[in-house]
Amino acid sequence: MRPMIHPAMDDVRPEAILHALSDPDRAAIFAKIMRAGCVDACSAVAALGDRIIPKSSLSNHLKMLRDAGLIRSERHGVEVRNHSRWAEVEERFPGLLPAIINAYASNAACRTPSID
Amino acid sequence: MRPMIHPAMDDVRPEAILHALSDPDRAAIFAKIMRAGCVDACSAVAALGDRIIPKSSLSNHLKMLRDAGLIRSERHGVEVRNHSRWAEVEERFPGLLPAIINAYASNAACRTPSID
DNA sequence: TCCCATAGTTCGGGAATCTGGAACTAACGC
DNA sequence: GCGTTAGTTCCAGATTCCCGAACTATGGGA
Repeated sequence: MRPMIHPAMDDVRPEAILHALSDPDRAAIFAKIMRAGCVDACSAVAALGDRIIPKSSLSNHLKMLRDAGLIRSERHGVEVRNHSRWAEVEERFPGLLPAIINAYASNAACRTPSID
Repeated sequence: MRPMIHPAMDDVRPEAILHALSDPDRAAIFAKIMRAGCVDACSAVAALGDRIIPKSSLSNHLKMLRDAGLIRSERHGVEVRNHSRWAEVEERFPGLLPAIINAYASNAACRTPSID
């Protein structure tokens, strides 16, 4: 198991963030991590409601969020805890994350909710 | 040549916008259209500096921006004019577009500029 | 210490998407 | 009609995504 890589904020690119959050599942997972402050992968999946998401897919989603600089993951015993890097990202790209989360939320408000 | 489809703003989804703008080329093209107010495809390509972008790719990029609800395209004689739907998108997802354009701009400020 | 359960990662291959050259089409001017 | 300009569509190769199966790491027990 390779060690997890977290990019320095200076290396974080807007296209990576947009791409990571352009998938509603990933956006929902990120929103959950963000709101909860810290979350392990198992409970992250709960963000998707009753849909079953394969754990390999979940692992990939979290890796994409990590590579995009959106979350920081560290192993604690048998589980991995995921923290959002909200403050750092917010400092580098002010307003970006709130606008995206907001857009999803306001979209969900008039449809089947994907971010609760 | 099929008629061009423009989604109603109510059907515009945040994931489509994020995906469309998660490509730096497309983001640069959109930024150019946005700033210029109205632009034909040929001059849109100028947004990418001296890089040569195949016209089939450019056509695809514009189609993705169109399908995402970001631009409106209409044929005027032999050329197609592209207008940004900024105001409509801004009303539906306040702050989203400015934050994204800003993120690219501030990223370009400390690297090779992709959006001038 | 060995075995098991838990929590996750990596591998691999089929599906879906992206890219760009070549061919095509629509509009205009002559 | 013919040529030119501006752009679209087609399609095949490259790339990326998805997810089941196999694997790895850690923490308990017995």
